[in-house]
Amino acid sequence: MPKRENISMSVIRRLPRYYRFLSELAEQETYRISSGELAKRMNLTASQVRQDFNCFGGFGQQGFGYNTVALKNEIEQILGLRSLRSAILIGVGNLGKAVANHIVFEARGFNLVGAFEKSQNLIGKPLKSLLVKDYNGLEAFCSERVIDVAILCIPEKEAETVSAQLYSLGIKCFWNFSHYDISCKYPDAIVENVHMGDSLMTLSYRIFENSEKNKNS
Amino acid sequence: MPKRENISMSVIRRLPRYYRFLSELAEQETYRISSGELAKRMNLTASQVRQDFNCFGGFGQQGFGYNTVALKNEIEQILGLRSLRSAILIGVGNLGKAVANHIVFEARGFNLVGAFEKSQNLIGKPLKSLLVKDYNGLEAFCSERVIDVAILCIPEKEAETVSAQLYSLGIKCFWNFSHYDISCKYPDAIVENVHMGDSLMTLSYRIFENSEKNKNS
DNA sequence: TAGATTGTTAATCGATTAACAATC
DNA sequence: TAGATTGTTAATCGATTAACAATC
Repeated sequence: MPKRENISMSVIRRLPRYYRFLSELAEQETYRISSGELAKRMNLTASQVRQDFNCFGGFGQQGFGYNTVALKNEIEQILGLRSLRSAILIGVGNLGKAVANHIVFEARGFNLVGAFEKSQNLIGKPLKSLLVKDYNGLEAFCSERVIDVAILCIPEKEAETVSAQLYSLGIKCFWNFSHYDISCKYPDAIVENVHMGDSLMTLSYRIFENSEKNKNS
Repeated sequence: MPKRENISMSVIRRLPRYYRFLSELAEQETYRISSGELAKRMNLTASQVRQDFNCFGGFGQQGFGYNTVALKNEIEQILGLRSLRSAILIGVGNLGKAVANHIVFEARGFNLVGAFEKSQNLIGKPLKSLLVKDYNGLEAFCSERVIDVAILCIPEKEAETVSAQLYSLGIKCFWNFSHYDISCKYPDAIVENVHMGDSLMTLSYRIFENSEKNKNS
């Protein structure tokens, strides 16, 4: 009995982590956990755990706690992992290859149904159960089926034209690994960025900050 | 003349993005920008831009705006990109290889000085300017030099023991691609997570939410 | 019933936005 | 000087934490 509607992004971003912890508990045959115990393990507060879970309806039992399996299933439902969306990969360089091979798409709500590349020496090569296709065939490919998401593993300088083309083909949803800001150009697009370079820079900041602090004390 | 001290994580996470936009402006020989104009391009508010920049001292000029080059340099300094920290890569599978090849470490404040792997068929292979080393040689390697960061590109089941070993070798800073929560175990460690699976699940949520919304309207 | 733990409301804290005086 | 735009303070909004009555 989910409440849904207007669950904040802060909560959503915590859900996959809850999902991981609950899955692990269920695997270890722990079928019951209190908000306090879960909070301790995840470095959160019990209040926050209860607030989060109550965004989508009461799943605990007073005096008892939460059923790990039921809660895990509920989060699975909330995250939309039950239905598989179709995704295509654009760019099969180092990063694209790694993403395709490393991610278990089916466990995250997606099916990888195509991989496209511009450089001739990669076209035709196998990638998982797929063969890498010529980027020029993209339009024909998309006209024959519904594609929900494009995974962008292309260099920044290509990103503008490629995302424009994908958008014109009706793809409004991007898992974006390139350093290009799609949402600035297409405000109605659904964009999830994985900016590894940015992530590494914030790590640099924290190390730097930490060493400055140690110097001063 | 940075103020520093207690810049919030929300601000820090925006800095790399400012850095990117300012670098681009400087490259295009735009040497001046107002908070309003920058905000428009980045999809922020002018207030937020000014608040952010004022965390580390006034760099604008009233009636004029900000000097893009000076500001970019300032952010570079804040993020600690001027001094290079040494990093080692643990795990040279698909993901590890992609990270090593894809990231320009020197531009993000780091030097990649070693890559380690357990599986014999990968040891000895070239990776960028390095040769992949046997994981068993890690301790000897670390005893001869200071390593600031370990990049974890290993399967989740390895993560607990590997991070424990790294921690015992004095490495307290991790760029973590594995689905294992290092900070739960080592609260004093500096951990930056890149959880691609989690990222993909939040994308699933947003598509699901979007399709539900369309259904109801 | 007594003890435990939730669901939920209220209080606090932090981050974003608005407003405007300072000043280039 | 007049216009533009900052730096900064105050107001608002949202997210986290605390408190406690409800209830299993």
